[in-house]
Amino acid sequence: MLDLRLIREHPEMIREALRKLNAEAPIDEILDLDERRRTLVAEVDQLKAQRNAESRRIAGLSPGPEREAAIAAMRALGDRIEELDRELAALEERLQTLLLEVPNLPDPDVPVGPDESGNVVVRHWGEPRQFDFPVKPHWELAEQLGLIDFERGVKIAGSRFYVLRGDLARLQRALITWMIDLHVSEHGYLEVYPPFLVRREAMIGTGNLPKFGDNLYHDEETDLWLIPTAEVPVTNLFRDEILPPGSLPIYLVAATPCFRKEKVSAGRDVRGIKRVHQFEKVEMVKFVEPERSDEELQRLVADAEDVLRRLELPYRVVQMCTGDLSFTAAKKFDLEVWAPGSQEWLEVSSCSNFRDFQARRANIRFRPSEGARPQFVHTLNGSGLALPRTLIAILENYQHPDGSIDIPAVLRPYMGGQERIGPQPAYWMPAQARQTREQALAGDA
RNA sequence: GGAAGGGUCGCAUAGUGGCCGAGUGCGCACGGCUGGAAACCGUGUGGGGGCGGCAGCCCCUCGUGGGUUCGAAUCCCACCCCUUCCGCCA
Repeated sequence: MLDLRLIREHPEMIREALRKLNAEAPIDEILDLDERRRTLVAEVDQLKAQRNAESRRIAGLSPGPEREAAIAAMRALGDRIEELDRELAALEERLQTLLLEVPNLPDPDVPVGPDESGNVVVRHWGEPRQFDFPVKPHWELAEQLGLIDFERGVKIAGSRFYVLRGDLARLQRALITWMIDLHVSEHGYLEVYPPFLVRREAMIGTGNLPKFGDNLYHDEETDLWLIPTAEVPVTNLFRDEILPPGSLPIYLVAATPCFRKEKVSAGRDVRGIKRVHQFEKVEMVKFVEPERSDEELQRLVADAEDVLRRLELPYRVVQMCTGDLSFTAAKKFDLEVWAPGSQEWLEVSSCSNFRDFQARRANIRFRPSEGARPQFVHTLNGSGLALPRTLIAILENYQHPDGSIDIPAVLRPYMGGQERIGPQPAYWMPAQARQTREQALAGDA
């Protein structure tokens, strides 16, 4: 949410920003509502002051004609106040609705562009590996080794659902644990485990509602919403709070499943696990003082990059242009890892500075010093990283001609020392193998 | 799921229609006292909004939203949350 005062005082600046964003917002109606609201507030406040004074006087009057007359007069005044209060409430609700649909302003240094074609590659890291054999996409590798059961995923839950099997399921678990450990022990984050279902207000706080409800799963009965990212519950941790002096910056990291309907992308990326309805993601969230948020964004990007470097996966950092910025971000960098099998750059992380946009919506403030007025914090977040696409990158970058996969060195301690992923066992064994296995297990016991 | 109790100014509490537009204690801040400190005394103490050049004035806020009333922390309704007991459950 933008500061209403900013819109009131610099409407041209806002309109200019909206043009750059390729977005529209009802600035004229907002200005009109704001003007009418302030006039109305002044009027109704004055009437209330009058009522308060008169009621106090009535309290001191003894029963009689004067008292009756005063009460009658106040009854009329009360009716008038109620009428104006209703008008005011309707007006404020409308104003609030409109304000919630105005996007954040881009930072002045964000490159201007119409859409993703205007994004800027900021830097590359690592050399794409050269293969002397035909490279396979991850869905072929996964199918061949029995690492992903696509058919049964679809049977259980429909398209864009999948089942990870054996070493790949374990690799995902290892990655999550390793990533969180890295962010906690080397980058200074505190791990949290938040709810995966949240109230409507939480979704409004991060900007997912009211505009983007069609990408969210929702339970009507309880009015709870499945999170599309840990950003939602973690950012809302401090909703309606005033953080005490000295509490910033706060760095939090959480691994959660993410649920997205992906209706707008129907038909896109249907092969493999690039775009799915349910996936795991490690998310970093920061609450910082406004003056520091630029610097904190750079550190956040670096923290996410560190994950890819240690996995030795070649990637590039892309800055979103104005036309490709998300609704809530003032500035955003994506990390894209090279997937040689799919022959494309995969977005595995998105790091944004929201400035006070989410803080205003969620009413997250801090006290700069003892006795000072509360101020809105700046919030930032970045993936560190999203799991399915990281798995894709590992499968495709670390593949051998026979389809087997090397496990990145940093993950081996989290995989019981295992170095390579080969064909996975079937769900059930042939009868003879089962017998042998059962005998062996009985022997161990 | 059932039953009961409860949400008051940082904390603890008082408060069943107008001396509560919120008292007291603690905490905190400033001042006094003191060589210094404790104790003591005094003053102040949240959030949001409107008007105003400033000083300041006014409105809202006793979980949230409605209602009754000239007037609501107090009465009524709905919702949210917490506690206890019972049931169920990993």
